[in-house]
Amino acid sequence: MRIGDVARATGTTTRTIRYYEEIGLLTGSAVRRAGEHRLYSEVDVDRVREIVRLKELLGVTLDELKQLVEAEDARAVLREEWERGVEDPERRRRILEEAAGHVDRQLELVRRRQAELARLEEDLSARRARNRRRLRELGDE
Amino acid sequence: MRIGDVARATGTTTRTIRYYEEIGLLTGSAVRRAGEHRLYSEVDVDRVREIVRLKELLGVTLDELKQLVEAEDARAVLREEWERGVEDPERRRRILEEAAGHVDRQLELVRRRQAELARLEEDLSARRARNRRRLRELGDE
DNA sequence: TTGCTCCTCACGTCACGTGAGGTGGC
DNA sequence: TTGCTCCTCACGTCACGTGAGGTGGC
Repeated sequence: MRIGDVARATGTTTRTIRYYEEIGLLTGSAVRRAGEHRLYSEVDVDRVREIVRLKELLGVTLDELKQLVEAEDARAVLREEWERGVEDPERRRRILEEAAGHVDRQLELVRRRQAELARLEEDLSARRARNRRRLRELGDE
Repeated sequence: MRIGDVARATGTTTRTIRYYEEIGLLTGSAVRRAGEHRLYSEVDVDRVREIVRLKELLGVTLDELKQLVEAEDARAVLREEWERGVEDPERRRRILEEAAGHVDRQLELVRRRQAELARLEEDLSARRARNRRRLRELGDE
């Protein structure tokens, strides 16, 4: 896939994807010489989707996302090691626990946002009801 | 209240409040000569809270918020007119309907965000469950 | 008088948007 | 060959952050 395909698939722009590469959030699978076209896989598409999602919905900065993505990459490397059967179970456990911590923190943020959105929804619904009532009153006169 | 009090009450910074004034989102109740301190009321605090809330939770730009706030201000003026009893009911109805439209659009955005957050929560919960299972498997060996 | 908070520039930053001018693949 | 998409600068923009230097109220 080329950069435009990824942009379309993720709902962003080519500029955004290039910027993510610029700050080290994305690598673009292959080695590439200056001027050559960037090439991407489905894995990259998923990664961009995940970045955009966490950024938009949870409001985390790209700097924070970089930390997180790097931690997940480390985890992926470990998992490969493990699948090849060369893994110390203690090290493996520590990685899994760390990953669990990441997920828990993200879930925390999700729930906080959900609570805030629920409150906003209530307030808006109340205003909506007031408006409807006033419109009915006008109609009855 | 002074600008620092408003910042503390709304969880933002004085710079943010000055910026909102700069782009015309906030007026700061009184007339003020250059160099004089800005003064605010509870109404201003509510306004800042509302702006921050819609910006953060719904991701609307300050430009869009300006349109919205201006529309609400127009509505407030109309309401005052109405309370003094000098109002054409047709004009009044149109204003109420417009306001209803605003609220409905905001509720739309709230619900879309809620749906996206629910999906994110599901995905994260699934990952959490997978992690726990793997940790248990490690413990059983 | 001493702190503290306020004021106005004004430059810096983050996360991109938007051309300008040029090259590469179907 | 003609479009289309890609490339690399590089400046612009939005929403503020962050001092610099100075003034105002308890």
